Amino acid sequence: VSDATRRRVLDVVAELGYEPNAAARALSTGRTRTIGVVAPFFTRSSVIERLRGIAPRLAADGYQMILFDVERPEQRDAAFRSLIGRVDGLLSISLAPSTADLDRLEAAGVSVVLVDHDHEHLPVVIVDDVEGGRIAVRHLLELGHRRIAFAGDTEDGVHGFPASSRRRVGYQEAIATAGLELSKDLVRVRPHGHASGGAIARELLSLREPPTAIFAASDMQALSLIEAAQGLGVKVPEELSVIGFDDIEVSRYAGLTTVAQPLGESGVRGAELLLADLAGGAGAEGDPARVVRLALRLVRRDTTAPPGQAFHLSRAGRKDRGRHRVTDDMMATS
Amino acid sequence: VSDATRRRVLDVVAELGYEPNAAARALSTGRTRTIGVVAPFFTRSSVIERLRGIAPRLAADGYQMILFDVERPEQRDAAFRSLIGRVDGLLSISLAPSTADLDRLEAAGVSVVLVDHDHEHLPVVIVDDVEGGRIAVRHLLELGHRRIAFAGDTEDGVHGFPASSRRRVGYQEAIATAGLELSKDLVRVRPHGHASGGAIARELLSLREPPTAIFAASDMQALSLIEAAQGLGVKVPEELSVIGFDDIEVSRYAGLTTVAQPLGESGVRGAELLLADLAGGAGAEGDPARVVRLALRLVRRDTTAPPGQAFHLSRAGRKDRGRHRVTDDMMATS
DNA sequence: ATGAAAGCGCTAACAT
DNA sequence: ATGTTAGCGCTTTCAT
Repeated sequence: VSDATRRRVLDVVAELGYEPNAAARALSTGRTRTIGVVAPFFTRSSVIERLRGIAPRLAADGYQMILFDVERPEQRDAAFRSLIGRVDGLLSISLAPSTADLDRLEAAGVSVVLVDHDHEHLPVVIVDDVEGGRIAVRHLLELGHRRIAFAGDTEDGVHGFPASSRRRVGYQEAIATAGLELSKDLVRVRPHGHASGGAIARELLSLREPPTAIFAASDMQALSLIEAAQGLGVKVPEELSVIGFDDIEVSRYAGLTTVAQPLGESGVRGAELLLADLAGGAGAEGDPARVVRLALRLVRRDTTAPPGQAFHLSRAGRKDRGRHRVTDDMMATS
Repeated sequence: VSDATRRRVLDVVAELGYEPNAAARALSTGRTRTIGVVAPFFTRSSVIERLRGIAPRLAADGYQMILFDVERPEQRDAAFRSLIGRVDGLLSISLAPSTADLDRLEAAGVSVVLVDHDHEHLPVVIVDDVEGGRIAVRHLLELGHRRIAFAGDTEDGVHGFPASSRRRVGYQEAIATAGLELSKDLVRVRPHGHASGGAIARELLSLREPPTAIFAASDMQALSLIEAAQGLGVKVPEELSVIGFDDIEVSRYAGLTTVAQPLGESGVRGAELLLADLAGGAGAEGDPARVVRLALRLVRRDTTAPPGQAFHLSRAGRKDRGRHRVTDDMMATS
């Protein structure tokens, strides 16, 4: 066709706002220009911060993002299944598909990259959680603590996160290396959820010999631990030190000492691994360039300090003395 | 087929993990069991909290969620266009499609519900932002403030949010009602972004007659305002009161006084409006049952107080005296 | 009750 | 260079 006609046609197309039907195009080409992201509890801050890295990176290459929230085990499988025909690639956060699911995905030509989960055959973005656990405990040891507790998630595949267990291993190693006793009493795990921090705080603080410091496997857990401790009248960090893991955004406001991992960067790198794979020229399976290991670092803030005097929960007048007190004086609007 | 055979077939299907191709099914049936959610800067806390309401509600009815992040104007249009053939319904947050896009969506049979945006013909979930602005200012007036500033977003359709402007209107109304002068100097708007709070704080605090209180159109802006003010050595709330809007999660930790809106609920209600529409029996256009108006309430915390003595930026020794100080003592891990 | 075939809207490989 | 057609994998309608 002539150039003028072409222009006119294109103009009309633009004017009418014609857009090819995505389903038909997907069926015909086998490509969707869409990436699936599956994550357990994707509205957790740590996941959101990874997403902040993923979304713009994907958008930059013209990919849409479809989110699969996994809150129960059956959703996990449903997510991995329903992906086929909907996405070109999968970014799985803190979760790995089963080998059966992986076979199916591979057969369907869906590239898979894992973030926050190691794997023998897949490209991954990880941190050394065990080392992270050691870093946290070493910090507490250096401050002079000797009774150090661990608070984490149970592992049931979805509600528990394997990262929590790895961090516990680091905790145990550091405690053992320091020549301290590994007390069962001081290791507490609970299913993921908002109330878990409070329950663990109450348990630990009512021990005959309560800990002087707690390493929580996540910042959210650390924060709820602190809130509960202060509700019980235990001052942080004067009477109890708490260190978290992740360095999510609120931790800055809360002044939480923590082991920081680069969440946003994990998302960017994960997205890039996937895009490279999609572009074709990706490295072979097991290519060392396809395992990205990100660095951890200690961020000292205001919730850890040298151990002070022992406290007793029974002592009187212990209400609301912490600096993290939350005043929710609410007033209804008329 | 016999019952036994049927069972055997179903077993094999389950074993092989066969799952119909989503694209083919979508093309054939015209339904995708997927809802599109478009939001500007979806990793903002306020959006995330809405998503926390949306995702589980959608999942409960077996719908997947596909997220379209809009950070630039052209992404906005691309999002509304690329939806067709990918989703059965659209939940648009803080953003409304143009009438042209709406026509196209309607022609394609895509139901649309707006959250945080009013509309003449569509089901919407909204709050009364103007009243919210009045609530904030009345609180400051009751504390005794007379020089009250407003800090908000500029409106450019994407980087500015219309909600900010509506809150400004409430601010102006309340100021006028109180018989106070509406000073241009005290109204500051900036494009959405992390640095905006700091810039506005510097501007306002360097005025010959600085405000004794600031109403920020969002909590994020309020928090960055506070951080900047304290960086300048101005104590909050002793020398400067700050009130925000939204009541996002960090606000609790930061002790921020704010006008709270039920973000999670807005998501749930939006999802329900959409599901009802999809289920067919939805009310007619303009049905009052399809505009959900959620209540606002004042949450008093620790960033507002009666006006204290005036401050001067030039005074000496003003560094780091606020309680919101952030200590980012970082130490690299070896 | 079972099987065959048309068609969803597009793309890509054809033949003209 | 242009036009025609087969086929993507499923659902649904229509014969058998």
